[in-house]
Amino acid sequence: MPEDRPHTRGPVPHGHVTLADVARHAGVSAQSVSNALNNPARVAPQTRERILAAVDELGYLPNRSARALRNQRSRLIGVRVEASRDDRAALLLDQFLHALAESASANGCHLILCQADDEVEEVAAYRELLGTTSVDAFVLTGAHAGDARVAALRDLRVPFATFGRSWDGDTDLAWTDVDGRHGLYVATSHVAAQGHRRIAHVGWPGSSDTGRDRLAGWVEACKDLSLDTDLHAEVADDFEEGRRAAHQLLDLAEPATAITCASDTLALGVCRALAERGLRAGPDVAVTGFDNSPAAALSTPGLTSLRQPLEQVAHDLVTAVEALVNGATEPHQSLLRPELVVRGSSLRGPTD
Amino acid sequence: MPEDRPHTRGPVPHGHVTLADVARHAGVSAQSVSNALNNPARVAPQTRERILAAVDELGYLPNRSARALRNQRSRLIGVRVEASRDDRAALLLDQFLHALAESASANGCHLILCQADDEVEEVAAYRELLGTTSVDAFVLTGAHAGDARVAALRDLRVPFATFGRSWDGDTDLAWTDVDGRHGLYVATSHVAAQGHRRIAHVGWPGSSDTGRDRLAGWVEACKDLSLDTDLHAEVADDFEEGRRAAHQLLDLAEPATAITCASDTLALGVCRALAERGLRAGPDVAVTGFDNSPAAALSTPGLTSLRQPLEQVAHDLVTAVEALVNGATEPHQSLLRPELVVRGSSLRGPTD
DNA sequence: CTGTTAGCGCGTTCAT
DNA sequence: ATGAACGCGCTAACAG
Repeated sequence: MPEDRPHTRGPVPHGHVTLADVARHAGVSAQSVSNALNNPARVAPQTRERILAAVDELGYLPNRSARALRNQRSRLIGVRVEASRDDRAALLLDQFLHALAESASANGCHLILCQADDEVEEVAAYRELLGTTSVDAFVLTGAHAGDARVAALRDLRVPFATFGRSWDGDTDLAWTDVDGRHGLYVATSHVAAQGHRRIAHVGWPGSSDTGRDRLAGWVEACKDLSLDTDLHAEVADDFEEGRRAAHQLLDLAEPATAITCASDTLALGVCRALAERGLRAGPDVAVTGFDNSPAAALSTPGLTSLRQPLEQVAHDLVTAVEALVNGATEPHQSLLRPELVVRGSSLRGPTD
Repeated sequence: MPEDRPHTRGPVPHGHVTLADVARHAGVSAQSVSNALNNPARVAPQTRERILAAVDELGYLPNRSARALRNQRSRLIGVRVEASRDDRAALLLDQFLHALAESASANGCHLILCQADDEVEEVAAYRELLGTTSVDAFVLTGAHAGDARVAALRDLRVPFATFGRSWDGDTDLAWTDVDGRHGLYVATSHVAAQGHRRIAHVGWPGSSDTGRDRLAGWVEACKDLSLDTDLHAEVADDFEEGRRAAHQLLDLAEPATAITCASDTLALGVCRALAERGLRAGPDVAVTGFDNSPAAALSTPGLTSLRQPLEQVAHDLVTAVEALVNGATEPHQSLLRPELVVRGSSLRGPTD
């Protein structure tokens, strides 16, 4: 019960339980309460007991702002949310954010969002968040070669980790990524096991490292299977582009009978093209995507795709930034394997 | 350039520009700088000029923690992210969060995330965020009748607004919702305009207010068109349930030739059922969904659906909580109309 | 109109 | 082992 001293200067009281309230309740000084919580070794076991009991009884929760002000650490991790596009499958941002929030929470952290429509705005948003000291670290998504955001954050000397490699051979970067090469190797092998020999790949332009990586998995599998590696298209990650590319691959003298794609968006565009030609995805032409987006499970037939282990990605990223915040010098890096989710679009038999 | 006074007590300096730095630079007191920024009327125009110049020159950004500590306001809005389910279309959470972050940003606020897997956990998360005074207000999604979260937040006396009505006739609640009734009226009218007379509705159980609302729109349209209103199913929001319901509606003596659904998830399940019977969505049976999720645009044929105006929803919600934070007593409420996005699944002619 | 004082809640330093 | 002082950066209240 707060005392009834008259309030003169400073903000109006808000009625929350403070360290001082706990101290009064336990009959000790505020510092001892602080120690009992943050530095248990410095306080006698019995005193500690009593203090913790008081903490519990009063339902004390430390004030985040006061702590941040004092410690120069907010325990907040900044993340950007970008606009999703209608012509692309979900960014999986909701799944990723959920996983990230969960991992952060397990580390006593929270996520603070910033919004930006391009990478220049994004850096500005980071700068603002950092300048107001409301953030300890950042998690970036979609890192790429020559990423200006990486350079900017380095410049600002703030800890961060990226979902996606920088592909610079940058050993100083903390990152987690999904092994697209392995994923496409698995997907290609899978459709080959269904008896396909004319297996195509619809991927992203060579300027995309991730695209090149996924392409490499397809090439590797084709070579291991003694298949041609000429059947591939490089297009933007766009439904229409996927559709168009499929039509071309099916117009060939020896048309593709299976098409592996770098994304669900492209794969669903391919499925559209098949339908337009009266072909069935699965029995006639096998199709695989990447991401296992909600659309993959809900389309007809179901789209075979590669599930990204987002929970693990999130865990690794949070671990990585926490380590950096705590002064680690060796950055965490991890490459995780996606998991093939087989649905009707790649099966000869009756669709699921 | 900070002076080289020896540092004794307190945390180590972090090198950020503070109010005091600006004051020194401009040759005024810290208070005047604060006033120049927050209370311009209280400072002489010329002084203000000089101060703002110094702010600009030094790149001063106010420290969020210090401000929050002093003002008892963090300018942070709490939002829960929940796990998405594989058997449902995207929650649109990414689009919603982006829009919300943008609106918040326009109000000088940021979003802080908390994660919870059910509504009990959710309340606990809110309580924690509030107890650590790291939040000014909350935005809830999916409010429903007898919502325990609403009761809990009221109890905590924290401002909040909900996406979704409480359906209690609660005039004290700040909410924004999308008019599902209107949406289904429009969708039903649309398929009727395509010549359909046996129009069904696959919706949620009567226990769902939102489900009842959408159903009512279908009923209303049917009555206005003198159509039967017996063709409807009440099922959980699940792909398989939609599929099953469609089979039943198509097994009738006078089968449905059009099926309007309460969600894209259900509609895509319906499309699956059609494919299983060798029927084409569009030319044979018209199908409409709700949400305009990414899967709707990317499936084949494209799924006609109702787009929720999420940017406006986000704007209204932020406006509503800001008003409450600033002491408004009259809660903002707004009901927005969804927009029909027509694609191949509801058209007789060639699919788009 | 401007400067001084004081304190928001916490944790490190120092003294006991 | 515990307590007192001090300051993180900011702003309301007051005095000049």
